[in-house]
Order: sequence, then structure tokens, then C-alpha cells
Amino acid sequence: MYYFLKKQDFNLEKYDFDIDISPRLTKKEQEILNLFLTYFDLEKEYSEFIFDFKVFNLTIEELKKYIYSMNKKVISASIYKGEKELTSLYFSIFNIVVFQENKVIYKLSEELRLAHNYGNFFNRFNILAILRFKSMYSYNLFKLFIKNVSPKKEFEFELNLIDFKKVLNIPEDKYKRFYDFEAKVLKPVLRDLELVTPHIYIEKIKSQKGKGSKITGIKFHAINPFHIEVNKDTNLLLKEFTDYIEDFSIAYENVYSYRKTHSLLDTRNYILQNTDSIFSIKKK
DNA sequence: ATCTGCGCATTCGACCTAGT
DNA sequence: ACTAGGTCGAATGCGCAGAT
Repeated sequence: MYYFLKKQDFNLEKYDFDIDISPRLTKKEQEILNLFLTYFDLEKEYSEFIFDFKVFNLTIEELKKYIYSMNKKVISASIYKGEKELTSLYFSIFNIVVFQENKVIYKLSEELRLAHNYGNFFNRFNILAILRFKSMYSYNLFKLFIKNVSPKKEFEFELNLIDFKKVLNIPEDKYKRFYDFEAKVLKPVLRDLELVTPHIYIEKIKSQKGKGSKITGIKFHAINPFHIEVNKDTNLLLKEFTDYIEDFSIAYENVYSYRKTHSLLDTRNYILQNTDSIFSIKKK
């Protein structure tokens, strides 16, 4: 199985998996790891950066101390099929770190460098991004995203708060107030996910309209850049034809779906020729 | 039609606690 | 002792519904 993870196309849909680093990195260690990942050159066996303690706000002794403590921490991963654990593996972050004059030369462990090759386990679940996550819960939501979402399409899905907690592996009785949940869980998680899945935004689902009503769920939207362009054009056209529009949501939907497969100019011509059917014309 | 009380959301900051 | 995660109190504001 291990060689299978390294070499073949890993099918995310078929397997379940867990990844963890233990003990958890401290905030400072996380910052330093991000530094190493930023300078990490996927193409080369060794990466390097010039150490400037002014820029990093860190002495070389401190850096060494943190690397030492990070080296005692282990990344573990398990692959499951259903309930059955097929493989578990343990590896560390660095293969070697060299301090030489003002340079830091380093080689990340084989498994992290494998993320460069398309299709293998480490690449498919984007281990380099996961290592940058600040919130411990981000990984769980990320897993849900990569298992359910095609990167080509825009998508949305809804989770009620109870299910959402289940996904994140948070006991139901934690974070009873929504604001606490939002501030301590939701916002940090979304900040992390922005690193890997651009253009995510959320909508709060309420039991009724208005401010004084309970939030029951979260709706996730992730949009690809194509959608942003289509959305922009759609709004532009709606503005131009605003006098003819009776129901904006229907108009938006019609224009949007046409613009998805046609150019802005074509869409405009289409509206000019089919104004009646696209918008319900205001009757006098 | 306007007033009033209630429930919940939204805040901020302070406190508590378990693990290094 | 320090950190990060988790909890809580109190102030404030909004919308709804029932009372006036």
C-alpha cells in the first residue's frame, strides 16, 4: 500500500484518511514552518533562503531551537477503507537543515516533497497546504471539500450546525452560542481554507428572517474566477435593462445561465431579442 | 397605529482550564 | 508560567407578536 500511495493515482473518493501532527505545533513553530514552506522549491531536492534576523524578527539561535523542537514532532497519516485501517505512516517535517554562513539550506522529508508529483496521496490531499493551517479544525472541513467538490465548478452546500460540528469533530455541547462558534471556529477555518480554495464565502441560515432569529446552519459557496466574471457581466446587463425587470432573481438566473455559455456581447443581443421571455415586462 | 416585552444575535473582554 | 482552546457575563440592537 505504501508504494501505491507514492506512485499511483490516489482515489480520494475511494478511501478515507486522517492526518495529524503530534504534538501540535506552537504558534511560533507554525510561523517558522510557513517560512520554510514559502521558500520551498518543489523542483529541487534542496531549498534555501538567506537568513535575515531583522526580516524574520528572530535570532539564529531561536531558529535552531525551534527547528530542534519541530524535529521531535511527527506527522502521522492513516488511510482507511470504510472502518478498516489499511495503512498508517509516520514521518517528520525535515530531512535535514543546514546552517551555513547566512544561509539556511534544507531538505523537507521525502513525503512532503512527493506532493510535487501529480496524483499521489500526498499531492491529492495537498499536504503542503494542510501544514499551513492554523486552526485544528480546518483540516476536517478541507477534507469534506476535496472529497465532494470538483475544482472546476462553482459549488455550494449547506450544513446545519449539528452536522457541521460533526464534520469538524467538535462535540455537540461545545460552543453553544453561535458567536463563539463563529469567532473561534468558523472564521479561523475559513481563513485557512482561503489558502487552498479561493473565493469561499458563507451564508448564515436562519430559521426565520430577521435579526432576532436563530441561526440553524451554514451554507458554503465557493466560486471559481469564471463565476466572478459571469456574475459581474450579469449585474452589468441587469443594470442596463433594469426598467424591464420585474423579478430580479428570475432575471438574474436567466441572464446568468445564458452568459455562462455565451459571450457578453452575445448575451446582450440575446436579451435584446428575447426581452419578453427573459424578464416579465412591467405592465402599465 | 403605536407601544412594549421577549428572544435571540452580536459584541468585547475577562475568566477558566488542560497541556507543555 | 505560558499558550491556546473554550466558556461566560453584560450591554446593545433588531424583529416579532401581543397589548393598548
